[in-house]
Amino acid sequence: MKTLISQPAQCDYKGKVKALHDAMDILQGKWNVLIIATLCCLGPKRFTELQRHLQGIGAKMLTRQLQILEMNQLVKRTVCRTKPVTVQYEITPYGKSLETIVLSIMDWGQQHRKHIMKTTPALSS
Amino acid sequence: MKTLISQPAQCDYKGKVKALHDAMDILQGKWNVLIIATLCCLGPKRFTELQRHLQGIGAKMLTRQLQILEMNQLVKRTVCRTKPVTVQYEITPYGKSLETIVLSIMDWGQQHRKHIMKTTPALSS
DNA sequence: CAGTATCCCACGCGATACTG
DNA sequence: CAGTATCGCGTGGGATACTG
Repeated sequence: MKTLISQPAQCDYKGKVKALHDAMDILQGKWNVLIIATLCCLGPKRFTELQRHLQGIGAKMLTRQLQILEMNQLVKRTVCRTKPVTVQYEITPYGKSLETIVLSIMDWGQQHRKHIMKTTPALSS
Repeated sequence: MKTLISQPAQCDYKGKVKALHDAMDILQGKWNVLIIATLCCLGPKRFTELQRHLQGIGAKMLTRQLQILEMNQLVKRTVCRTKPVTVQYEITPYGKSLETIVLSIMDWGQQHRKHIMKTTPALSS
């Protein structure tokens, strides 16, 4: 049962580079993916809650990244007019389309760590 | 037909963060993913060929990133003792395990560009 | 609580020149 | 051809202080 249509290489390379760049713009950076993963796994969170979960991030960075994600319609920002104001961040349904990718990156990361530790324990990178 | 087992959130968040970090270490940076994608799509390439395909990368960066990928056993480096020496780079079978992810990132990138252009053409990020 | 404003440094990355 | 060495800039991102 080999799949039939499969020239080994030569996919539409040229046109895909831009797409890759578009996606990586969002995935790049020290925090973006982690924020997405956190919101996916832990559900809606408020600003400070998020900051606590993302050990080490400062308010500036968190704000900036959340704005980017919001502009890209991956997360929704909801302001609750309570006593000193509260803000909820949550993955949008559209943002969920990234969950698959984020999860497979995670899985691959685990695999990879095992793989490296078997073959080159020195790295343990 | 709703799937049954699905508490909305709460996957094993804690332990996955490190895995995500491991993976992103390799995916981060301006060129790494592009190099992988290129080698996947275009097959084995020599140093200068690669450099030509990756419009804009300098020798230093290309070298550095290839070393990282080689250390992680994602690409194989083969020196051909020809006249002025020639080097082949190619994805390892293990490296292929990243191809799936890279391809889905590309796909998502295309999707996303369309999505953004429909809803917020101003961005065209 | 949920940010914004400033300051500042490390380092990612590019440009250029050189080598086996 | 396939790199290495050196220099130098821009900016991603941290720390601290302040605000509605």
